[in-house]
Formats: sequence, structure tokens, C-alpha cells
Amino acid sequence: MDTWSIGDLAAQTGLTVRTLHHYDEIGLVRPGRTGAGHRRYTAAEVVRLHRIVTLRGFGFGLAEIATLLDATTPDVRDLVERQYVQAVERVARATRQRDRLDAVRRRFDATGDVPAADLVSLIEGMTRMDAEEFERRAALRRALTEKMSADERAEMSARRAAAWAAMTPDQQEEMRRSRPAPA
Amino acid sequence: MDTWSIGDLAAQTGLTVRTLHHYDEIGLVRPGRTGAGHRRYTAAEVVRLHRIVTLRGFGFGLAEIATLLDATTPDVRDLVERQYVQAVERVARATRQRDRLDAVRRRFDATGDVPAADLVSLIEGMTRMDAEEFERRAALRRALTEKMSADERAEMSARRAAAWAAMTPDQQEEMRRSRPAPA
DNA sequence: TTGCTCCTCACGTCACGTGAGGTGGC
DNA sequence: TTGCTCCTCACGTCACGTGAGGTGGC
Repeated sequence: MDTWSIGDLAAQTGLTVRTLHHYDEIGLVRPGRTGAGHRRYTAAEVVRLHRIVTLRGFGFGLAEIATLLDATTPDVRDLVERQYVQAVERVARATRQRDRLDAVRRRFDATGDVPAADLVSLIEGMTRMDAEEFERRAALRRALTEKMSADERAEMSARRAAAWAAMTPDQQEEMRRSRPAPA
Repeated sequence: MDTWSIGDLAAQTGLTVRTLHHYDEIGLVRPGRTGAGHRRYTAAEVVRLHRIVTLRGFGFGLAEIATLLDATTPDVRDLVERQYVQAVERVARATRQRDRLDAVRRRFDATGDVPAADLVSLIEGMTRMDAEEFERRAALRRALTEKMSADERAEMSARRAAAWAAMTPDQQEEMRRSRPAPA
């Protein structure tokens, strides 16, 4: 199969058609069109989609992903490596959680009850997981951004300036409201 | 400490003040108030909050949680047990993912590249995880609902009918649009 | 009096979900 | 001709985030 229709791609990847529509709408993955206006995904777009889903799995938002893919072109091998590291970390964290819960469970069985203050700590343990996730994500973004070469940075800067210059005043105003001002 | 102010509770649990406001707004956790109108959380509310955060961790939406807590009163011991089982599952899934990624990584290093069709499968592996999560959640909801005794069911039904009767026609119309009709 | 925490609106956000209504190739 | 897949609006959703503007006890 050389290209994919949106329905085939959705069925095979488990993504929804609406998700692919959304990525097209926001300019994240813009497939070509047939004469009838139907989307056709090529291998290059599948590669891009793989990068997006992987990055999404790291907790990045779609806007961040757009910026990252605009600035760098993460190597598939590199992404898989990072996913591997992440999986190793998840195994470790899940194991710690499991042991902690086992300890709490045993304590319950010994004392028969649990004070509210202890439940507060339990909640803390559950919510802090998300906070850690957030931190790892920020660190990863820094790492990916730093991988940009000086040339890539200059190129990105030029691309942004050109895009800015090509906008109508209204569009620029819109951008100013939603994003930090360009250099 | 006998009761908690909203700020103290937020700081100690890692939840935000806004989240606690939100839970109050939708009637999920309604603390008492001081003379000045400040919220005061008692041990009973902390227990309820613990149930909510735990259920949230299982992937339930707040509306589902409201229904569950209205129908059953999940035992803290039972919830911890379920979380333990979930943690064990997470360890297993993370381990499988890790091994799969390791295999892909090795294959990359051997062949030097990866065809687009293989990336489609990789995407499928990532998104299917979420689908599994969804299924486990549906199964858990069924399990928790089945734990309701017949008496609890009847009581819940009566409570719903009373709430319905107490509504203005406008509110009933609103309910009809957002939920299935009551029996 | 000065901070600090608390309060209530109320609009914004993010990543899509969910119809509505219609077209086009096998 | 009949399905089936595809299309474009466009409003809805979920769980809060994020100010705005103001009050009250130590």
C-alpha cells in the first residue's frame, strides 16, 4: 500500500478520523488531496504522525509538538530510545506504587482503620505522580530544544519572521494574543 | 488538626484550590463554611476526597464518580486493594511495552531503517493502550455498580424520583437534554 | 495599617466528540 | 441504484486555568 485513505489509517492506527481531521485543521499533518477532495496520506505523513503520537505520549501538547517538529526533526530511532527509557521508568514507578499500596494495605489489616491525615498523604502520593510527569516533560522539552543546531535555530527564526511579515495586521493581533511576541 | 482550610488542604494534597472549588461547585465535595464564608474541610470530607481522587485515578469522569458515590460507599480498604491490583497490572504492561520497544530498537540497529507500515503498527500499539484503559474502566464501573445491594438500588431510584419531582419544568428539560430519562 | 488567604463571577483552554447535511466513486 | 466512505461546518464537552475585583481576620 503506497498511500492511505483517512479511514484506513484510522482503522490501522486506532486514532479516530476526527483526530486526523483535527491535526489537518491545525496544520500538524496536512495530507494531499485526491481530485474529489479526499485526503491521501503518504509514507512521509505516516512518519510525521508517528512522531506526533510518540511526543503526545510524552505528555506534550499539540502546540508544543508543532513547535518541536518545526524546529527539530526528531529521529525515529531517538524517539524509540526515549520511549524505551520512559518505559523503564514507568516500570520502576509502578513497582514503587505497588509496594507502597501493599504496605498501606497491610497497615489497614493490622490497625483496622486509617486516620484522615494519612489519607491526605495518600492523595498527595497520587497527585504528585502527575507533577513528576510534568517535570519530566519540561526536562524533555529542554533536551529536545537543545538538540537544535545553531543553524536550525537561525533557520527557524527566519521562518518565523517571514511568516510574521506575511500576515495581515488582524492575524498578527491574533498571534500576539495567543503567543509571546516574535523576536 | 481537626479541620482543614482550602489552602492547607491544597498544599498538603497537591490538588489546586481551583480543583476544590470545582468539586464544591458541582456538588462533589461540599465543605462547611465559617462565619466569614470560608470553607472548612472535616475528616469526613477528606475521606470522600480520597475516594474521589482514587476513582479519578481509575479513569472515571467526575459525573460517574458522583453517581458511584451516590449509589455505593466504596470501602477505603477495597479501593486500596483495587489500586494495588491496578499497580500490578501497570507493572506488567510497562514491562511488555519496554520489551517491545527494546525489540524495535534492536531491529532498527540491524536494518538501519523502518518501513512506514511498521510505524503504523507502532502507533497502533501506543493508542491501543488507551483503549485497554477504557475497557478496564468500563469493567470496573460494572463491578462497582453490581456491588450495590437491591436496597441501595431502590433507595437511589427513590432519591432520583424525588429530585426530579422537586425540579422546575425548565430544570427537567435541561436534564432531559443532558441525561437519559429517569424511570 | 499591611499582608495573606479567602471569596465569587465568568470567560478561556485543550483535544477532540458528535451530530447535521451533503457529495462522490464502486 | 444502493451503500459506504468521505467531506465541511459548527456547537458541545470535560476538568479545570486564569485573571478580575473585592472582603476579612491576624
